[in-house]
Amino acid sequence: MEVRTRFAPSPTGYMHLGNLRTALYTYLWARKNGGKFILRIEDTDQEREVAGAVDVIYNSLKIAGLSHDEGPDVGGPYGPYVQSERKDMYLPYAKQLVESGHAYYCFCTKERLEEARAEAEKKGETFKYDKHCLRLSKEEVQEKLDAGVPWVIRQNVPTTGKAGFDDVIYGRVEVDCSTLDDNVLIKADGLPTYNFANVIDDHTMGITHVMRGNEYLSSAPKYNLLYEAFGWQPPVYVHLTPVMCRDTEVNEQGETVEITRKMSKRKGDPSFEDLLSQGYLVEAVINYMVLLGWSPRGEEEFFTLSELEKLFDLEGLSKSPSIFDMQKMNWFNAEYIRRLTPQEYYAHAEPWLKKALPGDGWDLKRLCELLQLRTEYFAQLPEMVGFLAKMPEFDISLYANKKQKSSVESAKDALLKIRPVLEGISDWTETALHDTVIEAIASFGMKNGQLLWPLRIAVSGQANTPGGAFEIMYLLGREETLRRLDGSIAGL
RNA sequence: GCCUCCAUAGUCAAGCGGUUCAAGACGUCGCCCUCUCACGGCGAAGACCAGGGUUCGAUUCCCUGUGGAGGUGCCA
Repeated sequence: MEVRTRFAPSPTGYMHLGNLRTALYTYLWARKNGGKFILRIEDTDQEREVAGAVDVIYNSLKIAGLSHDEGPDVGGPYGPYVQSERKDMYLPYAKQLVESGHAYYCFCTKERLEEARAEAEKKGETFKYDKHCLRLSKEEVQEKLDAGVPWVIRQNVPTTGKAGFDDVIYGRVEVDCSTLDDNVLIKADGLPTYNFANVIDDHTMGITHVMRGNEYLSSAPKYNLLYEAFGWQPPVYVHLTPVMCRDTEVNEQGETVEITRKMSKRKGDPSFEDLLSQGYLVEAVINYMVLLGWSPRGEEEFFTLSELEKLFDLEGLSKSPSIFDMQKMNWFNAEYIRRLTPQEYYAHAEPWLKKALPGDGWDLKRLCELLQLRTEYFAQLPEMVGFLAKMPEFDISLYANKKQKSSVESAKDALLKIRPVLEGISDWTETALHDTVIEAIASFGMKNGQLLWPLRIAVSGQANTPGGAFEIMYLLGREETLRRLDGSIAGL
């Protein structure tokens, strides 16, 4: 049987990294099996609609390279692929369940339910709907329907026995039916709840493998009850762990405590789009995300999407939540940046550098060569090169460096000595600078570091720079180098 | 509170009863390279949540506790 998987996000306006990973795994499993990857938009919650949010989903998937075979934008034989456009499909199925006794109309007001919920909470109990409306006779139901009393349809969960399902990752999961609530299947607005829409959509779309977040693990037994009620074959379930992050929180005692929580855009955690706009490479993000919760069980950890399409399996999926580690993300990104060709690097870096370095007198190509090995993500470039545009204020204690045998005094001496040598260089190239200065250092009877360290400080104003004194002086140009040198000497 | 799930170093993780008193990667630390940083090279520290079982033998199986996550919505 052909494998059909689906990614079914709600349009929230951005792509959570956790969602991206779910999409990735879902996509990979379809590709691995030569099956179909379907995109379905779950927008049954009208109150949370976000304009343009669906486009964000299309766009993110496209950028990530996760092409879907069926979906709202590309069509397919099982459309429509947007739940709000399928809204008329659900009610007949719900009615079928009402007929067979697996569901029933409920006319209870929200007020009544809220009261009952509050009361249950007060007693420390889990709220369960009391099947109040199940007692209504067929005629009574019809009467209320005819009278236009607002209604919902609820699942009629057995009060005894067990419900369960099989999960690829977790194995058999079983619960007592007595702990299950009669969930709403069709809401008062006529739209299905997620619980119901999912079952109907997955079945009618021929989905064979349901891969989704762990948050559905405890409601999955109820979904299976629905499959049974319809006499349908349930899909293969694969519940994926959430992507977490570390944070601190102030507890009730007013203490700051470490916590782990789900990644959340609202709390400032980056979305896929955020990472991209900070200059993270798509391939690096994908590579890191795929390993966050899945192990290829080998030593290799660099994979392209097409390699993953062959390699991915369900056995390597982990059972416990994983914490998103920005440091490893950065490392992966830096690795991918290092593997870029100089041309590719330049293309990525140029906009950031242009922003930080006004004017066109800069040898950006050379600068890129210096920067490539030092870049973790492109957004950090402006700060790294800012000193080229404007000489920073600095404390003269920077000249002191024990290892380089440099002190404030020796620095002054060194700078005064090298000043005329530099001024005499007309061919302002790195090679000429290097050869002339190195020769001069030898003639002074100094150590390289003793002169080069203060020289670099004098023209850059900072302890760390991308490149050494020669590279910095070359980039600044003759005039600016001498100007900075004079300024720094004057400051001593 | 109740229900479900999970539990190997700071993090991601390998392991699937016995050449493992436990791989690899990130991070951390040290050394080398070196005019700084970065890259690169070499090396180090660092873990099987606890207590009971089962077994000749348990990180691996079972139970209990503890900790964590998720659910408990006319959200998904």
